[in-house]
Amino acid sequence: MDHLVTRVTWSGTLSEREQAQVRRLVTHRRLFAANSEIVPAGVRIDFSSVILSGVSCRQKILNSGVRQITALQISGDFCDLHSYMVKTMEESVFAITDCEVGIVPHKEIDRVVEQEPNIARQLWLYTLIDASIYREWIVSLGRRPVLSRLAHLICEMYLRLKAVGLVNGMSYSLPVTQQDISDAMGTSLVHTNRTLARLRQERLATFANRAVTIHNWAELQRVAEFDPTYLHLHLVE
Amino acid sequence: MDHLVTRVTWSGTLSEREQAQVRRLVTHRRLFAANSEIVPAGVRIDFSSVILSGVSCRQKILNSGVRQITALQISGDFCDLHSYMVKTMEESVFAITDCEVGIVPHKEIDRVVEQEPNIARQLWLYTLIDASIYREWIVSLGRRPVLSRLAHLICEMYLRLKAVGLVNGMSYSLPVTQQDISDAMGTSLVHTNRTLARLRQERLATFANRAVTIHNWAELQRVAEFDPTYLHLHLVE
DNA sequence: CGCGCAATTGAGTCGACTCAACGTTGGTGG
DNA sequence: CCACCAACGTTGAGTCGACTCAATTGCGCG
Repeated sequence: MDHLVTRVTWSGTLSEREQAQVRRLVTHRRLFAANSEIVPAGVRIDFSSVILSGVSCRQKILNSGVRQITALQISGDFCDLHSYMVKTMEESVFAITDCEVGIVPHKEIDRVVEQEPNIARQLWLYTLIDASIYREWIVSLGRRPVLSRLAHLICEMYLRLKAVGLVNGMSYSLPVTQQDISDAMGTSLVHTNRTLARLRQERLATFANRAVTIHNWAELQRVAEFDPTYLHLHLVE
Repeated sequence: MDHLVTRVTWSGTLSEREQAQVRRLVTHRRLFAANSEIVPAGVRIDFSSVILSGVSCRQKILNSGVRQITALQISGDFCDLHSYMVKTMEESVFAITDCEVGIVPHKEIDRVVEQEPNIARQLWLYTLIDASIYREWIVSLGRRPVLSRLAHLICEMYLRLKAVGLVNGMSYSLPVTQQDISDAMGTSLVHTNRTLARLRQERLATFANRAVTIHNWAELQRVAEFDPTYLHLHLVE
């Protein structure tokens, strides 16, 4: 739960009272099994969801059956804060692992936004940082070679997980399959596998047993052309 | 100028008074020549920019020299509304054609956001729709075949331009080069050229003389798997 | 122990890329 | 008014990367 507060206050500060208000947004919790849909596409909803534990993604499946993941979500992340204003989701939110999810009714957000301008700004900022990550993914998908693209994802997830306290030294748990990574990076499974092998051989990073270990952080960032500014984490390094 | 109001009220309504407030956000105007930088990357700024005429883009240039366009901007579009909260831009805003740009000081936005909750919501919504477009681009870049990707862009620009009244029947001016299109779609110039030729041969759409003509709207949308929901245009068709 | 899912590896194909040349067009200055 | 230039668009040829198909290995769990 406190991951949510940490996440919402990533780049800014909230008073104790305001933090309590953020916690109060979550009125109850639900459990979702791996490979289940947390939020279906195309239906009107009146609440947003927050990942309290586990990994989920936003995804779209095309007619040909291929899948594109547009966002990976970890503890503290809103799955669909934008549904607060937009109401219908065009993409579905999908539980990659078992997930504990916090339910945030839109009327709670309404209340907080009206009463707490600071939190309102912070929530707006939250969605802007989300957008910033999307733009960086567009750059990755469009122009980064696949090795660099994977390196970039590994760098990004390292900092995002670190920000909520979920890394151990230079390792972190990333309980997704290589197929999931492929669907995020727009590559084939086989190619992802071979490129992960290259990252390992070049002693940059290893993805094994659903966990990432970074061997050479400086070089990994260089290969990825990773500039963490876009995450707007004021607290890390 | 009224394109801005039209654009901000895309999916919602504002009273006459509120519309006037939106107009008042623009304190003055500047002209930018084609191929000049409207907003440089990496500097702190205290104003946002709005395209009043012309076409601009948000772009990032990697060390290898390749360019990725993350957004195409037309009349009425904010170039960098998010800089209001985030202050530094990681990408630059670039004038593709000569552009007339409206300057919106952040303190003006502050004032309006404090006094006009309706407009504040509308501006937040604006950034959320932007994000929605980013997600759709991620899907395009990641998983749509290039023919479908181009078709999707043509569909999107058609509706966006139509929303601000800049289409003539099934044609619209799109004063960009094939290189610009390539840098938006993550493809090579040669491949873009050949794929545009295929779109023409298959009588779906023609891009020539900096203008697009759609020959078969239904089929074009089918090829693109285009679902306009993500644009959240409540007014079109 | 064996089933099933995930990861890995090999082989062959095709798409997308680069390099390079040529055509076209619009603007500019003699 | 025309010749030239530069930028953009088009086309051909050859290469390489990324894909698919398919088979095998590794591993966690019932």
